[in-house]
Amino acid sequence: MVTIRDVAKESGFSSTTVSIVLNNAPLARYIPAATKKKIERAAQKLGYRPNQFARSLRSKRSHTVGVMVFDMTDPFCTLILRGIENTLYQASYLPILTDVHNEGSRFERYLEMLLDRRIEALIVIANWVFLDINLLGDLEKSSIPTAMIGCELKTDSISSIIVDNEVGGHLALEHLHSLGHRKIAFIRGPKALTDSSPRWRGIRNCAKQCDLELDPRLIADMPESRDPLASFELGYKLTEDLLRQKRPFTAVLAFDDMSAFGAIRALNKAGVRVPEQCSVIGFDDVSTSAIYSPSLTTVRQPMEAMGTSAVGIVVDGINAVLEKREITATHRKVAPELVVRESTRSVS
Amino acid sequence: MVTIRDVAKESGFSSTTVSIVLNNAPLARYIPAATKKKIERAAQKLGYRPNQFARSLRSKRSHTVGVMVFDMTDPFCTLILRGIENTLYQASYLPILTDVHNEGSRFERYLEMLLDRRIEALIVIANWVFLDINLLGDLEKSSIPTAMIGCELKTDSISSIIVDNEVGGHLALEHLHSLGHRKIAFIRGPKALTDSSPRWRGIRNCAKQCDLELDPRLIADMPESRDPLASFELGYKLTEDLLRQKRPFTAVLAFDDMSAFGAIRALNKAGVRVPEQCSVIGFDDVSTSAIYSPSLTTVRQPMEAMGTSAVGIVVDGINAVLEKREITATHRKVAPELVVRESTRSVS
DNA sequence: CGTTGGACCGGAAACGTTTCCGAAGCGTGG
DNA sequence: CCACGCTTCGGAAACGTTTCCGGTCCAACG
Repeated sequence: MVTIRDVAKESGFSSTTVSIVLNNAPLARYIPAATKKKIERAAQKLGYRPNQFARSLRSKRSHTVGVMVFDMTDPFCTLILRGIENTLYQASYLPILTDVHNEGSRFERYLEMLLDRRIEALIVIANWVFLDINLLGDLEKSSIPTAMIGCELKTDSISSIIVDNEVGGHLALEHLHSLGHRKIAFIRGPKALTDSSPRWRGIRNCAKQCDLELDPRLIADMPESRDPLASFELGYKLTEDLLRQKRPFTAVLAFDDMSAFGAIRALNKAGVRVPEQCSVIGFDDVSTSAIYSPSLTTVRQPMEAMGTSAVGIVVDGINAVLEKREITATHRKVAPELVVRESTRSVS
Repeated sequence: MVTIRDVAKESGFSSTTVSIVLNNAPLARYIPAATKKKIERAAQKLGYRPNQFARSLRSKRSHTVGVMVFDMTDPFCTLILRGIENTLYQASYLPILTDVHNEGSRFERYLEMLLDRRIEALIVIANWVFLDINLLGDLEKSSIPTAMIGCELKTDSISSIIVDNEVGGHLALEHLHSLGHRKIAFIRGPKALTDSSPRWRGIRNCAKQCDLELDPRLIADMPESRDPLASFELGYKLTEDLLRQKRPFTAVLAFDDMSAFGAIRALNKAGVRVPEQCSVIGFDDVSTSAIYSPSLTTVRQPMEAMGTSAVGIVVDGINAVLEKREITATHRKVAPELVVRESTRSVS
């Protein structure tokens, strides 16, 4: 292993100077170009690679950020992860990925491990999580820049990035209404999910605006459930229930894409063709939506952008603590976007 | 920040003893229980957490393994990642996740970054990659335990885990044949993919065994393409082409699930009902397959197990280098499994 | 000509561990 | 009673950086 002292010896300068030159430290202003050249050549020749352990020990920096996911298998995650990874790459940070599997104990253990590694920031993808109050406490006292994606937060110590669920709900219903649908069935999200209520509020707003009456018998509620696959099952089951009622409807507005897929499956099974006889709209725009048969009309969450945004926030945070400025949480609410595909059609 | 010396002072022993006790080093045999108790209590009281930087610098260990993915958005990845993460967690390693985006330059840069971090092992998920020969060279000279998932390898410096594509292909055709299908269309994978040819070999073997003649006019070839979404598009397009030929077929055996979805979409669009009029079988069993409409019959790759297996191999490798034993690559070929769902049906 | 300040560089401390080496104490067998 | 081996512990040297603090030159300025 070749150390900085080897480079010093080879180049004829001290390790101090070598360090300054190779890191382009402020003092490098005073180093003449000739010296720099020599040192760089020596480093090059010996194939010198600084030891990150020593560097970190001395500088107290890890150039690493923790990424904590509540459930990797949720398709909601992957695009966010891509956004995070890509932006971190540009900023020369490396992500440590941890999957909490929706277990509190695992959360605690991972959080400790990450803090022990002196991660410089933390990004939490809190999709589909029924967050526990004391977990948040653990997070708050960690005192490193933290951003949470997909979960509304009131704290001013943790930043958050969420989609604007209210306008999303509005968008979805508005689309169905504009296609002429009046008898619409709804699959509402679980109460415990922070997304559910604003999304529903948007729907109600839009209904009022359109003078549309919502039939309470056509509103189904998803019970709490732990994983995204369950969401599919629930969409299926609830749609079956709705069909059994024999109350006619020409469209289903599902809580998310997964439940929308479940709904489509149930409709197909019952001999109802989508979209010819019944339209279906989802929420999220997970990657499956584009390739489904029929492809799914949905309200897209700009997931990659949300990941990028989260990294932006925490990197700012890192710089803030480096410059000893006060770090202040920011709460961003990004705009959703209607993506019209095959699963919705104007009512015949 | 509380250091080991603080604990030493508090407990009344030297930092040497504290270190030995807290790490349960071999020498801890000689430390009486009373001493241990005192030290542990002191550490507890002060809330001592060892500085990983210093620890790593001294012990030359990072307890970190690099995970390199060629394309995160490929649904093939997520379950593998889950398996990797979970097994690493149990072994108390933390993964650094990098996504190469199928770019050579990114591969090189990330590899350097990972090696600089002194990762103790590397796992590469090489789905859908057209591997470059010189990239492999870089990997080989890295001299840390390395496992590659999803890409057959001959080297004996890099381990590999792949599914047995040949028996997989066999399984798929056998299933269709047993359902009575005789006129079968095939979508073959791109030549450059290492999976393609063994999978096809399995199909041919099965055909011979069943005395089934393969109609060359019903065999479509996927051109090279870079991303998994393209696979869907190609499945769609090639199936359209097949249909245009007006040569009747009652089943499609697709290269993978993505192209199978494309095929289903094309069939639906052409008014052909799946599975009533035409069966479709895929390969992989990505998470979408179970929720598709109709749900997809496919040949499953045990992805989570493959991730687990990869971790097992490299962790053994790590232990081997720790004990200065020779590390020797192992090449594992895991058995695929036929998953029968709705998209295939016996020919009427 | 003395002083000042900027350019250029090096010595050595510090970061917090782990571990090598050796010392002291004590029982025990010869 | 001596030597030896086991238990129990501490001093101090690493590990490889970064950076504080200072030194030496030399030009310029009053």
